[in-house]
Amino acid sequence: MQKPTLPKGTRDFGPEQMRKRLFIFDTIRQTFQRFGFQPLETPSMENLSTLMGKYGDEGDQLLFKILNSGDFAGSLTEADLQAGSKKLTPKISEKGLRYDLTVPFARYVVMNRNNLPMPFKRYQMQPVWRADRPQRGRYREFYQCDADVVGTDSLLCEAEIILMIHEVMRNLGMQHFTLKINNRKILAGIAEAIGMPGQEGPLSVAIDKLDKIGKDKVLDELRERGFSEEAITKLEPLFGFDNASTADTLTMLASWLDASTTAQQGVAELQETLQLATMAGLENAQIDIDPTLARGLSYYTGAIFEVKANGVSIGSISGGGRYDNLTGAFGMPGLSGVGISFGVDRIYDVMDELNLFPAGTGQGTQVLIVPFDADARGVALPLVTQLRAVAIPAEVYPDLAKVKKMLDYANAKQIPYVVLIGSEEVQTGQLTVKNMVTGEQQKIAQADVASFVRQR
RNA sequence: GUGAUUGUAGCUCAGUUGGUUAGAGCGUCGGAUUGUGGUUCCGAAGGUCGCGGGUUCGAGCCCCGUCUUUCACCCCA
Repeated sequence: MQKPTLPKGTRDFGPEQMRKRLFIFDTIRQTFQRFGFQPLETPSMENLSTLMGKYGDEGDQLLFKILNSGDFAGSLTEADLQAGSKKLTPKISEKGLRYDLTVPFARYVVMNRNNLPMPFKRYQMQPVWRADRPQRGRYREFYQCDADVVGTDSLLCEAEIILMIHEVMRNLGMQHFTLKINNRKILAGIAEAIGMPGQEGPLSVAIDKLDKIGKDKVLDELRERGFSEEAITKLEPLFGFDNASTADTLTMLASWLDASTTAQQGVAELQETLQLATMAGLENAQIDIDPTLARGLSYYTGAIFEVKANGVSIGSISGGGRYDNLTGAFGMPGLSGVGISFGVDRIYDVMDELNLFPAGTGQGTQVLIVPFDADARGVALPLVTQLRAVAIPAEVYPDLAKVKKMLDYANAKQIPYVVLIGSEEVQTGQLTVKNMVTGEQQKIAQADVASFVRQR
């Protein structure tokens, strides 16, 4: 018999991992709901026509495609096979697994445009798939938690995203993070300012790597991408933002890029966004205005966000931004939206590495009831029902096994309390409650077990 | 997609220049204890050495392919 294996880049999540993951999901969901976002789920698979072309060429390549059902090769000709995989794909596959949650959301909005209250705020927590090569913090199947608003271009939405990120991080117990913010309009303005208007794409790709490969290599890459020495010289101010405060950064950007109306607009947007966030009561902001922050997804047009955990070498744990025309691709132009996406799997990796999960995260069974014989069940079963009725997770050991075995079971499941019920307990009505951490045990009347366990 | 890297018991790892029957610790299961665990002692189970092919009298060890792991690039949560 062959040993079973998992597909590359996928994982099982055992009970212990799931408890921690649910802690993350619950924390994020609470915040999303508190900010007025409504839940949405969409299918795992979408038509390829919905997905293709939304994430750039690279993204198209990373889409998992689903082979057509039935005789998918039936009508293929020799010429089709010769034409290469790119031409062949649409003939044998018309569906794919979703790559993110934003594009399916845009599709949903367009299909339901007449029934949605605008602005429409939705959150969505589902897996996405990318045919990437797995690495640390990078999986082929992973969960995203998205919150998006469409139907308004108010910067209040950006401000609320900043508030939500701070709230989520703090509720998770991740105190040490950095929220990097930039604006695509500033990137466009930089391209203008150095005499390469419209070239913010290649520019972004290079300068985004600044903190990773350093200034010199960024400049080398720009030269390779056809940027002149003159342009590179004009870019010099970009490298002077390192330790500037938020306010100083904005001032410096405004004066450096004063010739570009686009850039001025970007700076003004950031300014107003921060102002609104402050007005809403944001304290101890962990914001870093970073003009080198780019982000790959091609549909962003305004603010862009990225969250990194400090002191861990895992990529960004959250990212997002404003997109002005995502629904345009589905025949509904002019609908602006802005959103944020939390990467649960990376958040998990960071919290696990830094030991940030609170002790007893998602504690399972609280009380194990151990009847020694069939008579004892007459006491055990009413008791377990009684505990469950007051929301104390409890279970009865199902077999009449040796006590040692049943206590081992409690240890294995880290159950803090065991109620032992033998003939003596049945007769007196005083049950033996054992604290599995301290080893202490005492007699307690059945009616008082719940409140005893509750106290701690 | 490009270039490296890894794989031996459930887990972490030994395994000599290629040489009989592949080992240890931890864990699991049973017992010492017919109403008391996390300590101790005794015992047992568990491996076609990732998979397929090749070289050799002989392969866990050498060669090729493949899958998997990890890492860099690309890109990204």
